[in-house]
Amino acid sequence: MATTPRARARAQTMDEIVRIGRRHLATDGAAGLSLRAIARDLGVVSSAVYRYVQSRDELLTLLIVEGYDELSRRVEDAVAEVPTADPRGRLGALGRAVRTWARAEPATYALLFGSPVPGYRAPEERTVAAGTRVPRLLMSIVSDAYAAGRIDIAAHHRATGASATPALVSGFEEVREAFGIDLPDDVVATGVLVWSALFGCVSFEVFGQYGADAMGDPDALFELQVTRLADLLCLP
Amino acid sequence: MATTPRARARAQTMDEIVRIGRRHLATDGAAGLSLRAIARDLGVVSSAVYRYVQSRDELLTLLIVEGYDELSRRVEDAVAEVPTADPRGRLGALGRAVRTWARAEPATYALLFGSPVPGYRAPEERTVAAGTRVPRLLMSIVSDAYAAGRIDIAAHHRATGASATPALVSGFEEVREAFGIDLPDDVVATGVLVWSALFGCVSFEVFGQYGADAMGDPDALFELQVTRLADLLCLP
DNA sequence: TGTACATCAGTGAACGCGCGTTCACTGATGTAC
DNA sequence: TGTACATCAGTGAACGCGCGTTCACTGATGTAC
Repeated sequence: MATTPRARARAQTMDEIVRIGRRHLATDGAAGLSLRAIARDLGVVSSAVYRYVQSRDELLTLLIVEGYDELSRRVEDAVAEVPTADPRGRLGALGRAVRTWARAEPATYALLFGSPVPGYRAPEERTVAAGTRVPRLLMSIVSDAYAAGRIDIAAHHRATGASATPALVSGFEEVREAFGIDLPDDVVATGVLVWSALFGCVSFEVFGQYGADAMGDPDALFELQVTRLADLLCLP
Repeated sequence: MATTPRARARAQTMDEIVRIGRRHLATDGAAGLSLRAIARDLGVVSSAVYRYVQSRDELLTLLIVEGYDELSRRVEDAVAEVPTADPRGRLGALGRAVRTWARAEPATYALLFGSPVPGYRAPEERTVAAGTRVPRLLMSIVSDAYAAGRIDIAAHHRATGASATPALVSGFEEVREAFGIDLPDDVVATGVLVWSALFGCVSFEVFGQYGADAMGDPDALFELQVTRLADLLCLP
């Protein structure tokens, strides 16, 4: 860490820009994110921000990557506290961590999982790695359970009505390869569904679709939902 | 319909404002919706729009209500084509109609189910009726199946681990009353989950979370997901 | 250790653009007698 | 059927505000000799 004072100051300012950006996200949304406003809060003339950030879009990318990383860290930490032998507990920990973070950071959550920002396209090479940590972890929970022979494959097959097309099967294969997991197609499919469903529940709550009081007891509702999703995966 | 020419012209202009508004939604998003831009497209001076719409926020409300109504109509029509005796088929029709509309109108879908618009609060008295038609229909599909004695309640109970709190139970009671349905708590809970999960799947696809190619075959993936969700509800 | 030069953070002015909303107004359309 | 008045759509100017981005610049911090 033999960084020069200048480099340290730079890193600090950079951090502050991102921090202020996140605050603005909360009040004005992604579309309202403004370098001029950030400069104002930073106590600096508007053009100065361009020393740190190439453009408004780059700041958005920074915020997205930061957001994914923060969420992923929380989720990974939460899951790590539950033994591998308890996949249902691990899925619950994952779900709860996602929800807790989403409620604490609704604006960043909305940036990651809400409406796309018009006119902005995330550069995949900077975004994908951060964005796949949570689904990868989810899949690995299931995969670990499967490897331990603890998933009732018969029940999975019984449930499946529609059959996967060749294109979809090769899509599942890509998932297996990308995540380094070994799961039958049926289970991959259910894993993907549980992933989508989990974020669907969190989005509905955070975005206010459940109405003002979220069915009277949002915590309990969520617990029920996670339980059902674990059932769907036949997790022990 | 003995409307005066003036009234007819007014209605027509009103329609066109909403139509143009929706087009702008697609290119600029809700946050970028601008009365001035609409006036420009309408071929009229900016202040003229205020003869038709009180403010930018009111236009947003109009677009939201229109959006919910359009989606609901499509969904209701699709479900009506499947006999009541086929709840699984009806749920599938509902899901497919939601997805089809969402893909055709991603911007309006994002307005309804994506990130909240910063600084805007939908007036509930104008929005709730339109917004509950789809969940009401979903619940009534399940309720009809239950009334016909075709839902395996034992399976539902077996699955349920977490138990509902009193607050949540009374939340479920409110749902029953609001929707005029008769379903045990467990089934209401699963119904709510299926509702959230369905929109979670659609949002992930429309908002691009599945990545560029959506697992290789988005249609097939969705069919699988709907099947699993019907399983979750133990629909015959 | 001391000097000369290069690097870099931040300034301030400018470009050209957009927005929501109000207000006094003109002229056409509708209505009551 | 004809006239007088009220209603309403649309105009144009204005208020006060915001934005992203570029550019030539000053002065402090770092580096090589």
